[in-house]
Amino acid sequence: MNKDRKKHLEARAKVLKAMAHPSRLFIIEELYKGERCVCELTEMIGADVSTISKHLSVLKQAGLVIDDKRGNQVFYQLRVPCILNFFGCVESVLEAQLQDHSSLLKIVGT
Amino acid sequence: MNKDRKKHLEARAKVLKAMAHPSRLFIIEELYKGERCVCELTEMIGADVSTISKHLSVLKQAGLVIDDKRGNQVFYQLRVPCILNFFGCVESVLEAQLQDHSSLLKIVGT
DNA sequence: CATCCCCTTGGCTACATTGCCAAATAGCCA
DNA sequence: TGGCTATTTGGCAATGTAGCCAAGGGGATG
Repeated sequence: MNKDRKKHLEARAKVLKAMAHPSRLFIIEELYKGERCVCELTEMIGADVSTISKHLSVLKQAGLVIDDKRGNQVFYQLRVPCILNFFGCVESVLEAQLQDHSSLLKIVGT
Repeated sequence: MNKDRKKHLEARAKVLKAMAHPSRLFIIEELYKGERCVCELTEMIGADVSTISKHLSVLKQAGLVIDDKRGNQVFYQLRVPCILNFFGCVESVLEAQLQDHSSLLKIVGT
């Protein structure tokens, strides 16, 4: 494996890693609907503000969101419009898992 | 956030997490071209066989690949055809990052 | 200026992940 | 059967991540 390919793989892995957390996925979905301030997201998720803030910083560092300070609030928005199609594929993985599960159940006989 | 949505987010995060590693991304790309046995992937990546085997087991558990034992070799293949489009979006995130970087350079003046 | 509010950062603990080596398993072939 | 190859599993050390509390910074408002 050459050096460039390795770097490229690492860059992509970093983006995926940033998305690979329930709260961060929630944030992405929520921001797809429109911009939200930290306090709104905190309210919806129900964790400590500092926790949410750190999640947002992960998303920002990965280039998935941008922030906009207005007054003493900070509003975040999705920077990449395609993220949601993106999930279509993840869904199909989940559906495939379900199919396997049901065929397993058939074999088992329940 | 209700219970069902939470479960759903966790399930998706799990799939993304499984993909979020350079070697595992490499494997996914390679399997997109066709099935490969563990020894081939090991050779290409250049890590210990046991490490590759564990990566494959992560991908399998996430429902991304299936394995097929033939003789004393185990061949893996991608189970979900859409994975590669999936990357189109990740690419656009990376490109957006580059743009920011170059506009930053403009401001700095180099 | 003092105070409140929103948000971020530092620090800590608990827990998860990675990658290697060594050992176990399973199929082939002589 | 015994040895050989391909793969998986257990175990360990190093490193990374998540979430909370406490403290800090910066803007608004009285």
